[in-house]
Amino acid sequence: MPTATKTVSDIIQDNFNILTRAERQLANTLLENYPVTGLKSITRLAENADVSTPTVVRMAQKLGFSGFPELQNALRDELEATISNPIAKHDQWSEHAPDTHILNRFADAVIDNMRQTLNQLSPDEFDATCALLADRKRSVHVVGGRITHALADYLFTHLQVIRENVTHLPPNSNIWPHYVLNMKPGDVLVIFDIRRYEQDLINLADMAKASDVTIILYTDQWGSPVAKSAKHRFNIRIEAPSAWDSSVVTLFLLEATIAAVETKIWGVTKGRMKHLETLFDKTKLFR
Amino acid sequence: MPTATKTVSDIIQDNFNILTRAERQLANTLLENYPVTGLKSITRLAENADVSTPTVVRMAQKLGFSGFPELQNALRDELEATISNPIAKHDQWSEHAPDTHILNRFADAVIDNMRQTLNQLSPDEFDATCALLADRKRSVHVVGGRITHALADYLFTHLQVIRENVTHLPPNSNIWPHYVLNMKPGDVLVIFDIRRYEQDLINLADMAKASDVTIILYTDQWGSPVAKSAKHRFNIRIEAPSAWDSSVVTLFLLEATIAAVETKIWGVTKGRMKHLETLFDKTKLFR
DNA sequence: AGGCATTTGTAACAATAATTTCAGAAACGC
DNA sequence: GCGTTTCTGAAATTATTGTTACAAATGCCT
Repeated sequence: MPTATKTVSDIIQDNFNILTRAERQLANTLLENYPVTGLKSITRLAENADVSTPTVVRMAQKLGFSGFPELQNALRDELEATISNPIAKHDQWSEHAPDTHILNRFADAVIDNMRQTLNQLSPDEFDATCALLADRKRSVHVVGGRITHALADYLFTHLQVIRENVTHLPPNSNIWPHYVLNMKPGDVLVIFDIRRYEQDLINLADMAKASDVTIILYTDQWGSPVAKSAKHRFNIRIEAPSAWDSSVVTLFLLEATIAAVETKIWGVTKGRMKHLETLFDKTKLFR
Repeated sequence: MPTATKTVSDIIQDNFNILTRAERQLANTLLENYPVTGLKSITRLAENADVSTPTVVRMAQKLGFSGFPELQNALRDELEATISNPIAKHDQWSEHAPDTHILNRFADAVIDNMRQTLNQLSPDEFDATCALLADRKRSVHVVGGRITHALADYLFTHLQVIRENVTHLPPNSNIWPHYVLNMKPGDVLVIFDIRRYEQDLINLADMAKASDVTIILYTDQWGSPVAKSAKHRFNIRIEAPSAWDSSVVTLFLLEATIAAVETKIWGVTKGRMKHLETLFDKTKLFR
């Protein structure tokens, strides 16, 4: 429960808008290991945040303190109040919300999903998948269903920067055959199929398999029928206190995959990202 | 050097019998309001204990520290260990992979992001946001940037089922003004703007604000400039061991929001979902 | 592109903290 | 009670912290 007086953390939150770049950097460092980092000397704090000591002083004053020592005193007072009250321990995700609040319930569910998913996931399969996606001789095609469309889009957006020859199949399944036409043997097709499974995706997988395309499937714990055509399959826990399933763990897996692939072919990716930067710069000029 | 596992409190207790009168007085003051008193300056600590500063130094050295600052560092380290959330310290996520594997490193980062984000997030703001999105008198508009486009899409897909009058602004910012034209005062505009912040989104926010549209902003820990036009702002931690930022926590927040909104207007949503089912059935017939 | 405002760090300075020295006070033994 | 040892704090000294002034850098707006 929030105390009557504002905590330093609250004050930082409230005034975050009026903070400058360096000050925000500092504010984040402060909040990161709250409040321990703020109890060090101004010099150490500035070092930790990678800003200068005057920045610390200026922010303290901006936040309404006379200087850094006064801010630090406030931190100590807070700490004292917190510690003397052992019930307020950190066993909740959002301390400010009751543990029945949807935020806390959802957080519990997501962590549970993550544990279970990772525990039964085979790192070898993960690594094999990354190797496939990093293989530049193979084109990569990505497709999702009604809900998973956004996930497919996310993977596509990133892969597209990392390497060449990546395509995103459009939502409209009528024209998917046109895309299959362009798939070469050895190509990779990433399919997202979470319940309720979509017949169109099954048909697509069949077609692709017939063209000797390697299929990677992201599905839920019950397993989409696409699995029978897939070379690699990830069963992700998706339960959530909601009428819908959670895509958080799926996104997590995607991001980890993206990170692994980019590391594998960093030489290529680095060049592409640099090139992309210059393209952005040019676009700016046009404006 | 004291053992890593022993706390300063332990050390004091172990050595209490070799302490002198003034030192014992000091030790008791230290333990009385542990560890806050010990985190002040040596002068204040001495004052509190009614001893001289040299006594403090001598005791620190007697206890095996090189001086007072070293003792204080030990206190801070302890505090850090005590305070850090036990939920975050999961030894290994995927037992089958080494803890240096990207899966485990990424999981650590994501959980850390989640913990930090939730700790700083105001449940009131969260609830207020949900109330806005659940208010059927207001139309809802959703827009994302280059990377966050997929997130906007995800939110849109779900909101669209939950309630009527939801639109997703297209990626092409040229025609955004056309959409602003359709926004009525009181409408809600959800903006995703993660670094690097996009100028077009700032312009859009300005335009929308001028039309009395309420803006909800999802941004990162550094804060998009859109914040100045936004009514509600969520600063999400996005750091990941990758060349890109992580969207996992953002997605988590979205899903929790979706769950909350759907609960709020379940009467409406339930009917819409049922209707949707029958529509799907009909589509099937067409095939 | 260039002028203006804002932001940021370097460096000098002031303030405070931490340590050391030393002399007086307390405790102890005989 | 007196010498010896141990303890303690005042004061001096040194080290470090915290603040201020200023100039370079950055970003923004014609």
